[in-house]
Amino acid sequence: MPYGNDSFTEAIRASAGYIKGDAMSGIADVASRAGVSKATASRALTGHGYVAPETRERVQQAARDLGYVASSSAASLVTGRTHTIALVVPRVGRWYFGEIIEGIERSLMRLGYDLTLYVAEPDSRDRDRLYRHFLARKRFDGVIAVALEPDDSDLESLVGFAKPTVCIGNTLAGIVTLGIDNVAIGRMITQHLLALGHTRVAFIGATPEGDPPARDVDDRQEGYVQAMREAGLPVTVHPSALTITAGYSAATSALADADARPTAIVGACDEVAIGAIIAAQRLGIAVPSQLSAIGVDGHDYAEMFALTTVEQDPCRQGEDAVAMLMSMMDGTQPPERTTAPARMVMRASTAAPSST
Amino acid sequence: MPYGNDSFTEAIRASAGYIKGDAMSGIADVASRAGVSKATASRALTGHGYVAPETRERVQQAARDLGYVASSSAASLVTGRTHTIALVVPRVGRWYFGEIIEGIERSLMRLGYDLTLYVAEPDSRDRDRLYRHFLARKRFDGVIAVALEPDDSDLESLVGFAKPTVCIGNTLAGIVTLGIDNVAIGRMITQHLLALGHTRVAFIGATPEGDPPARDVDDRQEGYVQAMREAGLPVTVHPSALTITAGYSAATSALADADARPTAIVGACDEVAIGAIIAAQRLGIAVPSQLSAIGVDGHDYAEMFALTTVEQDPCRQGEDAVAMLMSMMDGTQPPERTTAPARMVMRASTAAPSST
DNA sequence: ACGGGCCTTGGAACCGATTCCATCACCACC
DNA sequence: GGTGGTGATGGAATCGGTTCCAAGGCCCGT
Repeated sequence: MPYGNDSFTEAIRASAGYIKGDAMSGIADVASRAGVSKATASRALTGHGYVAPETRERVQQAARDLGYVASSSAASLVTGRTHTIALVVPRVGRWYFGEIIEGIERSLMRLGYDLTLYVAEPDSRDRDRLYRHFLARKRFDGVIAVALEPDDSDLESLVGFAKPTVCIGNTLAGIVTLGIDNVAIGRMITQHLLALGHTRVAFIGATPEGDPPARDVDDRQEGYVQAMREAGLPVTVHPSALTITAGYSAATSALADADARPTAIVGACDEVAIGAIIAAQRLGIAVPSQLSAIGVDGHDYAEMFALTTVEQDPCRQGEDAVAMLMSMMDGTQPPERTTAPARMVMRASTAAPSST
Repeated sequence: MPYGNDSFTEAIRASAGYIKGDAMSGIADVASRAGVSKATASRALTGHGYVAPETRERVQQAARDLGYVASSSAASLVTGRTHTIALVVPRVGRWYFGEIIEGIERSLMRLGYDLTLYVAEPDSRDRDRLYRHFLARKRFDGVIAVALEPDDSDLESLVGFAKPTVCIGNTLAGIVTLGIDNVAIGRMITQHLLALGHTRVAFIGATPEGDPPARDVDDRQEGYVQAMREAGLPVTVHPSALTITAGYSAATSALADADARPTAIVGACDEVAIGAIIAAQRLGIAVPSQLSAIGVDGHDYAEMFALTTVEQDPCRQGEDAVAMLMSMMDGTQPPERTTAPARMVMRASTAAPSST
């Protein structure tokens, strides 16, 4: 007696305080409304297995009528798929991370996937909780990690999850990785300055003592060092966090000694380079005639400060990472290392040094 | 014969490619290892119901030995709780949103909750998908929405989800809201400039034609307008997006006309005010002697630009929103409207107008 | 000594989907 | 006409927990 049963259920729900009974209907309700079994209703709605076109339409209509929304807990329980991607970032504030997040989110939304966000500084005490508790729950079908610096045990658990994993921004052995070639870019921008005739070129943005390591900027620094060594020039690096403010402070002190002042500055990223430009302005040092500055990233603000830089597209990288993840879930293994495109954009912050 | 059964399962798993059988153990495995029933194991692990202390310890040890991690799909299916909070933001790039996200994330991580992030511009075509598809799945126990501008049908579905909801940044009838008093702040900063003797005060950062509305800055503008009207002074508003770059452009044109140039500028937010300061510098207009600028937010960069502003703490607001959500889930209804603290910070970007 | 309340535990139902398997109809091909 | 393959469907098992309920043991008050 399906009808009797229905109205009984309805009554219970009404007494439980539900305004619209249909707000809570399950697949059984859809099935009975469409006059089919749960099995057929499921097939009709998920698209798996055989269903007569006419039946499928009837089921879908019933689902629409009832405002049916499948319980994803129930579905996940049996399929093992959560339609969720976990994203691990060290911070959200920096432009680079923000762009990546937006790119990933946009792609996932298009695919019907949810994004769970985990923010964890590489060395924070939250990191342990992240690996042992949050990620261990495996409430995701895949992981995207940005600028990840896991220790050995973290890496072990990451691999142990046995879920598709893509890392953006730095290379990790055994994990699919996507990012620009930071060493090469560090060399390129340094060589650009050297080609202009600079000999006193300082690098600003080395990871400060005690800060968590950041492979991407460390690699850029490495490229800078390589280029300077090859040219037989002295290396000067100044530590700085990766913000305009920090870059400003670091540059202010780097430029303080008027005698040994560098004629060009390599910023670990655009924020730092912009901070340096502002510092120079305040010190009355003209850019680029007295000081050249170059950055890396293609930050939104670079154009406004006429900053010569190497542009990358982190938003696009996020989208690509999602695409790679999806292909991995389909069983296609992408290459372990993909180099994202980057191109140098010349602006007015770099020029030949003035003949002092 | 539990043992025979176990080894059989183990064999299947091994053949299926699992390296460690314990990586996949369920509560039944834990129970049998501890020599108790599933029911007792569940009670011991969740902490609900009576369990002898000694038994609890034994079960927990067994769980540890096996590396047991409960399936949250299974748990959600029966309890209806997902231990997930949904966060809806219009963007992640802006400082304000980034801070909120970090505050929320930090709180949730402490509570063992996951955060699913949805990025949706108020007017984007993704918005419909967001409400009808993503939020409708209700894979969350509560929602935090930042600067939400829902239309009527959106609002209806939001309420229809019948989940605790907290909105940060703007007031929505019938929804618990947390945020600074933007109208009052708009008035306050304008009156600060007026008290200094300014009479030509322009507002920069009105929502550009065709852009999605942003209640928070609109309210600040309203406060500005009120203050100016009350003082009998003419109102001048310039549209601008809420970035340094956009503020720079808007200010550059606002300051172009040397004759009717404002002596003070109210920025809709700090980014805009900073853009205006940079524009003034480039135009050779001294700050604050020839132009005062004031902002709202307490942006990381404000101090560096010596910007007088009204500081708020969005990170803290995120944490508070989480706390409110938790109390709502416990059945305690917080006040519908909570005003977050904000305080004016005097710096060197504001001064009395020069006697021209 | 007995009834009642509090711990403690196990068995079984249940949450709401998906999917395996069996069944049946139908068409085609030899 | 028999056989085999394909399409369509329903019944029942299953995923992995949580929770209801019944039952037993124990202590206490009377």
